[in-house]
Amino acid sequence: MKRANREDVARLAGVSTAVVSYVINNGPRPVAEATRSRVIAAMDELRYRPNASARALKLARTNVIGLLMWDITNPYFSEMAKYMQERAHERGYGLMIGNTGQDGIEETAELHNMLGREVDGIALSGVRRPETLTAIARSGVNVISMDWHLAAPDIPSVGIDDYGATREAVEHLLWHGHTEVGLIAGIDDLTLREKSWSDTMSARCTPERLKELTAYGDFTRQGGYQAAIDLLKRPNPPKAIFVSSDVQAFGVVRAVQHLGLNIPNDVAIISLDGTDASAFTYPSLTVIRLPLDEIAKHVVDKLTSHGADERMHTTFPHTLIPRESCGCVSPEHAGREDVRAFSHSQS
Amino acid sequence: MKRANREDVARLAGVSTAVVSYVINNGPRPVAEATRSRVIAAMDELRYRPNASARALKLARTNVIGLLMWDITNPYFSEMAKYMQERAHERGYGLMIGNTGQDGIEETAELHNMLGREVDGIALSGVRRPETLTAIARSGVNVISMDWHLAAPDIPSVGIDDYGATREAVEHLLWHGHTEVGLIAGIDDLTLREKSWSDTMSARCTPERLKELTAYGDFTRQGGYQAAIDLLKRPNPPKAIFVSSDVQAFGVVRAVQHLGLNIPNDVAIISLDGTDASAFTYPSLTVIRLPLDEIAKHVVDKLTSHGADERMHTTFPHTLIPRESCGCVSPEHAGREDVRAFSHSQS
DNA sequence: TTGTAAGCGTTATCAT
DNA sequence: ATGATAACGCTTACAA
Repeated sequence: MKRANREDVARLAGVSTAVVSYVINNGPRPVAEATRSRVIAAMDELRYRPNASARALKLARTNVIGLLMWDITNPYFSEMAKYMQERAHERGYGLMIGNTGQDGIEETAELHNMLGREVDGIALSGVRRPETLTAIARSGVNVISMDWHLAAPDIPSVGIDDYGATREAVEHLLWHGHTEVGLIAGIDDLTLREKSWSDTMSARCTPERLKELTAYGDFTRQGGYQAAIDLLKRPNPPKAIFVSSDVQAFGVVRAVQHLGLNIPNDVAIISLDGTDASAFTYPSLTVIRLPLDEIAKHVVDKLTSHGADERMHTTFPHTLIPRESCGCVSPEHAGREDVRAFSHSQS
Repeated sequence: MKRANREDVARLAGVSTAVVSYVINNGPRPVAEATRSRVIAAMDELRYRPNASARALKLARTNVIGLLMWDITNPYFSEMAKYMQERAHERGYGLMIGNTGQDGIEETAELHNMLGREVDGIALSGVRRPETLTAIARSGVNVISMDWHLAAPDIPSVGIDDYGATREAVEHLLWHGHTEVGLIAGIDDLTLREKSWSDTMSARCTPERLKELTAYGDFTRQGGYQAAIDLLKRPNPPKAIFVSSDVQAFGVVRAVQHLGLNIPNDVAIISLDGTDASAFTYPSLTVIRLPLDEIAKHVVDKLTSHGADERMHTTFPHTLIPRESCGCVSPEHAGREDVRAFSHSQS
């Protein structure tokens, strides 16, 4: 049975195709109530569904947006994707995903893939290759970056105060009495977090020591695991570690335990992201939580509202959530951990 | 600067629009080498990109497929999504995602969302509402189910041998010397796994005891956590548990530890899924691993090849991966766990 | 080997 | 309040 189109509906309802359009779109012209209901009845009877491709062709708009990221398997991204999908749905949009891989090797390919599908906008997270940026610029597509407000001030962006959040995290560990805080960072990104750590620590360490306190891994559990093993097997390892992302921290927790060390007594850990999953390691992770839901909403809104929001960059607030891995909450307090924001001034 | 269309390219290259099409699509008619290069040059110069909407309208095909699932945040789904996206990309397709929520409340809405976007096919995972099935049937869209081969034999499906896998998992725990194995299951799904557990255990338990050994939670870390707390706080709790999904098992591990119990000595755990994340709990999870990558490929291929593959149902093999949570591998063997398939006959 | 032109299902402008 | 119709950019049968 052939699918009905607008003309079939019009014929059955005894109206013109234009009227069918007016009914479907509630405009741009008014339709008499009687006519409207005849049209609706006809649509029902024929199981009519408007053809999105035709509509997209006519309107030069697909009502689909894309999310380009490293790896949907990373809880940070999957939570972001979930919130974005929900918001997109609310606003009548669909969400396409593209994984660029840890090394960003698929970055350009995925970008072109999305551009070729005529998405109305693209959110970029963890995207960095210069080729990608120039490709974006010349494509003229609607874009928002979730990373580099700094590198490309002409491109709209969102983010958090990476520098401040990192300092806060490091200082929280110092507040616990640690004199040195190690760093586990991504291979070649999030340099602002690395810089903030280094600035905060350089008051207490020599530059050589800073190097000894740093290990790199990619943004996977495995990457965090290996970086932690590397770091902790060195001669004089730190007893507290700032991990630049939750996924990595999952690997770090596992590594510390594998080495037979105790968290937080032998090694205290804090990480930055605050995904839902971070509450379910054991011990649970003390984190700086990013408001992923808020960020996702903002990103989708920005991409789907034709430039109504003028701001080029929006910064979202972060929150320290003290849990077990730093020593704030003891593992004995099963299920009683306090998930409210932590404030140093109160202590 | 207006975007170039096929006519602009044709004009610049001094050919007809048809020839431009022939060049782009490598057919259906041959093009002289010289002409082809002129066309290509013109496309470059104008930064021409074919309009996917127009193409979709003409061909009645969007080259986009959809994945409808509960929650992309569940590692099982996010890993599946990743593999599917990769395969789709290889085959020139895009992947749209839709989250239906734990209760499936958004199921119909998301389905219509995808249908309205004219996706060429939809993969359903964790979808079960009867309304959804009838909506699918009448829409005539290309579909593949990743759950219910049984309930709707007229719809193509993939899966694993849930019954056999569960039996294997339970028997593995029994082989470890346990006499009773508890069950943590999803609220109203995966009944085949529940049935298999019940069949396997009923030789050793009374029906009343079977009830005492069962707890339900939704497919989240939190759901597993609460179900485990519930189960383990009962008078005579099991010392071994079969968990019907990895996500739930993450919560179970956390719950057991919170109760101050040791894994695997006080409580042994095995779960079914075998996501990458399952190797990073502490202790690591012994799992029945599903070949997500293979399944994803198959699903995408089936959805993107116009009915070339005749099979209505394909079953994929599963593999028992012995790790720490059952006692096969001791936590001391840091990084030395054997990830090959486990065979009881060898022991 | 290349050109012409019809048609895919919409939307929206111009009539009526 | 409604109808007729020209576009939107592409593919492809048919002509040359």
